[in-house]
Amino acid sequence: MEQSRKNTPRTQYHHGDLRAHLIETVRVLVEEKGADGFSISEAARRAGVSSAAPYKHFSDRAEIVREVALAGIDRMRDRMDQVAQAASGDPLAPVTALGLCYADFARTEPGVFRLIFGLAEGHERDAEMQARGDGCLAIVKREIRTAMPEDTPETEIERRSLMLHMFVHGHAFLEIDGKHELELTAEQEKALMADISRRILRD
Amino acid sequence: MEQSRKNTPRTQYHHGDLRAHLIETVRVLVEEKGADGFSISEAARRAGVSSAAPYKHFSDRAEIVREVALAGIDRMRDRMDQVAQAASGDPLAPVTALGLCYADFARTEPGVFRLIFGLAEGHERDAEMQARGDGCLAIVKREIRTAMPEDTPETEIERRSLMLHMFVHGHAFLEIDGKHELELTAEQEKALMADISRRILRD
DNA sequence: GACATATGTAATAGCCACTTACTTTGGCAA
DNA sequence: TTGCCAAAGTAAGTGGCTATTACATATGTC
Repeated sequence: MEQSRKNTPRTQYHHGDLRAHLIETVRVLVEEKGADGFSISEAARRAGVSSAAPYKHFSDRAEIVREVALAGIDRMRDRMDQVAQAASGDPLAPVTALGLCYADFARTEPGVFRLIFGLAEGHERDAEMQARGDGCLAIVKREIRTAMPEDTPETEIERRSLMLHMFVHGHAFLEIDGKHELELTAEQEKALMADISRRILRD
Repeated sequence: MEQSRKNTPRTQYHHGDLRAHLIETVRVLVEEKGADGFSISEAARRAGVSSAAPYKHFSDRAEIVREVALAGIDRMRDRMDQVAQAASGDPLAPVTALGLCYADFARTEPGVFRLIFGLAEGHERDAEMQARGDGCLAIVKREIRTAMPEDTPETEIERRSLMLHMFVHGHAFLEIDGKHELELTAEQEKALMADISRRILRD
């Protein structure tokens, strides 16, 4: 069927799959203008529907944005799973790879990254959001457990995971906000991440 | 004189010091509703002036927000200077204190903290903003240099500063965005910060 | 004391989120 | 096949926002 081509005025009264189409359109807009910079009206315009149409599928602006964030978390978790599986060699390799993956996601999708973390306030009370985020953290904890001595207590695993998360999170945000004093090459970034992983995981 | 009491309708045609009053009002609003959640209209209403009045003092919304951010950076630098001076004992103490100070500022003024870092896009091309930010980083570098061996090359000082900044920045954001898995007591936070400072500064 | 300038107001344009009342369409039961 | 209902669209309107314009009023200076 596929009757909803982008930016071409619809010939059919019904769109076909406006809901999914809007989520994708908003994802693009979030990258272009930021989570608070775009308008639902504009998303509707791009999708070729009236400005009231989105409200047949979402209760309000926040709900659309939430869907975009949730989809973003899923993409992030998938990529983290991938790189953790793929990394090999050094026992620290998966941990380093996860850190780089985090920063890489932020660079690739800065708008969605900002959306996932903070900004859209009220996320802290969103159980679904929280649960999907925990899915990502679980991957990190799994790899950190593997990289540390077997008898390491769970609380210590969590403490190290937290440290690592703090670090990569700060790195990612400083990077996309252009607040890094010195620009890092890919090589330097990799070395830095390996260095910090070692510092955080060793005794 | 002081003819501009909050929330009381003015009796005088002229406000007295609307510019400063607006900056303070907006600072409060930024904390209440976030940088993108408040309106200039509302600030004007709270200041007891018409919605057009602010535009006699600021060219647009972004300019007011920028002033609030700049004032925030100044407050932050002052506090960092203070705690760095006050810290004593351990040679790492000032570094740890700076880290805690950073997180503390974020907790005390989360709205302004978010404003300073990212969010309000375009900051990366704002030389004044950049310069004042560098003032803060200079304090960190000064303390890190003091805490490390005398023959440490400048590039290495910068690398360690960057690491520390990444860490505390991530910590601060995860905290105010409620994304920390485990809540830390003040004691635990202090211990964590001391631990990470040691890990980052040692060989 | 006059008047230029700074600082205020009211009214307005254009955009936005969201609602309401109405219209079109697709799918399903008879 | 037809008839009808629910799903999914539209147009028009409300009230709020940013920012501008034309106008009003104070302030300080000569």
